[in-house]
Amino acid sequence: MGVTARRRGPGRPRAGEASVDRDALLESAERLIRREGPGVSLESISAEAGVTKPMIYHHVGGKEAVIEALAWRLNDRHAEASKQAVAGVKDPAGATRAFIDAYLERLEADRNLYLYVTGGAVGAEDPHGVLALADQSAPGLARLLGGIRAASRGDRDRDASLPWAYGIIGMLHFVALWWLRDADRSRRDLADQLTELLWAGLRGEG
Amino acid sequence: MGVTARRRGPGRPRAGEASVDRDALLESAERLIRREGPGVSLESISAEAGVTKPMIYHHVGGKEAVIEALAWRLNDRHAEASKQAVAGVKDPAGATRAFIDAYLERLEADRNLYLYVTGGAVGAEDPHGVLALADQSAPGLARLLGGIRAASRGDRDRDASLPWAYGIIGMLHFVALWWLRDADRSRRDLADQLTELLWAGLRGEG
DNA sequence: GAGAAAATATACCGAGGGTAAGTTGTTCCA
DNA sequence: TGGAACAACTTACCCTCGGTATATTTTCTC
Repeated sequence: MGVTARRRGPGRPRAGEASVDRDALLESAERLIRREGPGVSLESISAEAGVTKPMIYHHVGGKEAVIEALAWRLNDRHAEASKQAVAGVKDPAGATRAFIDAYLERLEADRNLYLYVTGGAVGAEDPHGVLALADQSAPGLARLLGGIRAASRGDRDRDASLPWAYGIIGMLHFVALWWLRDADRSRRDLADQLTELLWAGLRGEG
Repeated sequence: MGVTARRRGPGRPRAGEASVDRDALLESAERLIRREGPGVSLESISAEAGVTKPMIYHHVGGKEAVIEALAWRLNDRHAEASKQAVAGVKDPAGATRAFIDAYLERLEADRNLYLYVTGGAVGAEDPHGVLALADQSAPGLARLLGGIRAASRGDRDRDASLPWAYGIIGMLHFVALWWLRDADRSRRDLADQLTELLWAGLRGEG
């Protein structure tokens, strides 16, 4: 430091070298949220980046925009982790298990960030916050489910895959929140139990 | 009116006849939320009851307490509706379908209240708001699931029923939020699709 | 150089949750 | 019967936070 982070204060920068940009702000946001928890304010986020609040509005947008942007980043990593976890697992039941376990694992690692993204911006007419992450990961998951369904059911009523995707995400989300709070069992056990429900359904191993 | 709601302003009431009590406040809260949406403030809630904000703190507690209290009321009605819907349905698959459909039906009826209860009080360290309803309905659902599991699996690893309960609630919750927002299919269809997922699981009709 | 443009800071607003202190009428006890 | 204690309620306030209008400083362009 001292080399990269010079130039504080106003003034037009020299040919395309601003002191902060969108990415730097999001990076700071993420760092601060990880460190301080999901309750951080926009003001503190901007301070973490060494600038003031209006910069967030300038470079990113309102709080909702921050949440959405962080959700994208989180979702990217999350999707990548899922892909790697599932890759190489041949049987679909095992893949389901791997997918769930990867979800829980990422969740532990990204706890605060996850809570920030899924918790923020509510109370308003539409619950944008809670669905921010879901909206981003649901289409991909739905495509995956479409494949499974097509394989096992011969391609009929494919339009169930979107509600299924939201349902699965919601299921994982709630269980995860509950687990993070009460934490009364190992991740292994929880993943096993969820796999059982999700793979075999309430009917059981029939 | 004019008979019941007299006595505005300070002054000790005559032998146990306060102008508002906890129930009256919660009733007002519910009425206002239904009418105005989930974005109402505590101040407006107290105004709806004809008193001022500190009364809410006196009789109920903070915002979280209001949410929790409303969640209880909502959950009671919800549980009752579920019970009636499932009663008389013999086959467990049909019961699952009836349960899901009842959930969606109540949700449409209690839309604003539901959003208030599940949306409020976030950002804090622990996501109390989102889980308020879930925490109340999960134990009951878990007991029910314990029965199903015991029947179909011979009573082993019963402690999966609690995560299953949270999972199912989360699944219904997310699908419901998505459905309320995008509403692109009938409740019938959605209930069918969710039943398929929940009853048969990803494995399918095997 | 003069003026436009870009990046930033200062200072403010309004809403909302939460609380401290004061006011008004009732009850209870000497 | 005259307080003191008390209960219900209001007024007035604080703090935080998201959001924005305006001023300021520097560089770029002509």
